[in-house]
Order: sequence, then C-alpha cells, then structure tokens
Amino acid sequence: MDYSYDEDLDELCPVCGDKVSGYHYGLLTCESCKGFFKRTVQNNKHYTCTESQSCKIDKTQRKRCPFCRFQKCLTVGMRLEGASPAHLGPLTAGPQGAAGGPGRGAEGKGTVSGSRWGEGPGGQSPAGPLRGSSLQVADQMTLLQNCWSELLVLDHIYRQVQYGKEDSILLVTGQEVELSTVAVQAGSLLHSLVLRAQELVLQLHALQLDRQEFVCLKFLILFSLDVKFLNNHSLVKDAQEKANAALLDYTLCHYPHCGDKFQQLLLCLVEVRALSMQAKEYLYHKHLGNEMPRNNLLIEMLQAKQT
DNA sequence: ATCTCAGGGCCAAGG
DNA sequence: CCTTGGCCCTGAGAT
Ligand SMILES: [Zn+2]
Ligand SMILES: [Zn+2]
Repeated sequence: MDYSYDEDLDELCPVCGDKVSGYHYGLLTCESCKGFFKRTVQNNKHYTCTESQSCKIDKTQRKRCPFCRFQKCLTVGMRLEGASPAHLGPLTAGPQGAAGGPGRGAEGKGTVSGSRWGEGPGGQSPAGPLRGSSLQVADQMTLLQNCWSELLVLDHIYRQVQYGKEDSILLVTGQEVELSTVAVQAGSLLHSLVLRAQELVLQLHALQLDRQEFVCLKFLILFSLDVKFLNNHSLVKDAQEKANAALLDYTLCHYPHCGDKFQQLLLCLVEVRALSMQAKEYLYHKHLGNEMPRNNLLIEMLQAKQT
C-alpha cells in the first residue's frame, strides 16, 4: 500500500534536474541548489544576468548564470523559514484560542509551521545580545508573530539605505524597480506604501544608519513584546535591556556629535510599526481580493494578527 | 533513548 | 583569490 517511502528520492530537482537529496528550504532539491541558495541568502549575494534573464538552468549549465539560477530557486518556491512543503502543507491555521492576540504560551503549540529562529535577527553577527540563543520555540513563535511584518519592513528599509538610489528600489530578489514603474504598474495602495517607506529611507540615510545600529533595531523590534505573553520572562527582559543598552552605547560612542541619534532611531521604529500596519492591511486586502500568491505562512500570519 | 530530517559548517576541487 | 557541491555534524521533532 504505502510503497511511497522513498520513491520521491529519485525525482528531479525542480531547479536544475539533478538528483534530489531531501527537502531543502521548502521543497525537494538537489544538494548543490541547496548550497547555492544557502550561500546566496547568507551572504546577501546580488547577481546580474548578462542575457535576457531567462537562461535555461540544468545540471550542466547551472553555474553559468547565478542570477537566473537564484531566480528559478525563488519561482519554484524555495524560501527561508521552511514554510510548508507546498503540497503536503501541514499548516494548521492560526492560534486555536481566538481569545485575543498572541495566544497564551502554555500549551499553545506553535502552529506556524517551521518558522526558524536562525541566529538572531542580525543574520551573521555572532556577538549578539543573546548568548546561547536557547529560547523556547513557543516563545520564538510568539515573538515572531508579534513582529514579523516590522522586521520585513525594516529589512526593506535598510536594503534601500544601502542601495542608495532615490529613484528606484532594490527587491530581495535582486531586481531593481524604478519608482516610476511602481507608480504605473502598482496600485495606488502599494504605491503610497512604497513612497511612505522611501521617506523613512531618506531619514535613515540622513541619520547615517549603519549595520550595527540596524542589527540593534532588529533586536529591539524582535523583543518589543510585553513579557507577560511569554514563558521565559527573564531571558526576554534581559534581551530587551541589552539591545537597548547596546544601541545607546554604540550611538554615543560612534556618533557623539549627534547626541540624540538614539532617540531619533527609536522614533523611526514608530514609523516602521506604522508602515508594517499599513503593509499588513494592504496584504490582507489583496488576500480578500484573491490576488495574492498562495503563501500559506503569510496568510496564517495575517490572520493571526487580525483582531 | 534512539531515529529522522533539514539547516548550516567544512573544505577539496575546479575556475 | 572566489564559487561549487559533496560530506558531515548538530539540534529539534517524532516514535
Ligand atoms: Zn538543483
Ligand atoms: Zn541569466
């Protein structure tokens, strides 16, 4: 009956057609595409295609154009936060206890399938306010459900600050989109959202936001939740204070000439939160209108916050 | 306790 | 140098 335990092992990698070696980043892929996707994401690699961005990717030619290879990785569904394996989606919808916001931790098993903690919001910075980084998975879920959209907004903002062009934006995929294109092709809701974000980009660019501060802000966002919603009070409280102190110390030490940079950055976090609210409303609107890519994790996160 | 699995580190080989 | 990809270790969930 169930002659189905490993006949999937000789399926082909959806990216390059090589032999698959298991589930990687959401679906069955080969070992090399797993490594390629990992390196690209970890090192924030940006590629450019010398052709028409439609190079064929197979086992023998996959090295020729990393841009198109990564593009294909994304289009076939590879992603961080190993969301559902696309077809066998073991996604059980949001917190069953609809009683208010982020569910009480005690028995509310994290239903967000496989959201990963990684090594902290900074990416590859080993010296974070978190040593050990052993926080209960339930608390990780609660924290991420609280702030996922803000973290995404801040990522976008910081990407634009580094990108440094005022008339276009840089997407996670590496694609560059001119604002004039956004104005024409995007709806008015998305357009205003992008423009509002660009204003914050200008502010932070003027403030000379650097990477260290960016990481501190991510920690502040991540732990900006009242500990009463969490199990491990002391660890989270500790992380809150350390992130705060780290940002304050850093700004005072490296930017003594503008003494209120710390407070300016905190003010920007308020705008980040407002932007994330507006973005979630936009996404939810799109979801209701059925015009949104089928992303179960995203829908789940949107509904979990809807109260 | 043991097993399975995916994520990430490692590093020799190739360019 | 840098990128690739096969191999290995580890942590978390399942049994
Ligand atoms: Zn592949
Ligand atoms: Zn290409």
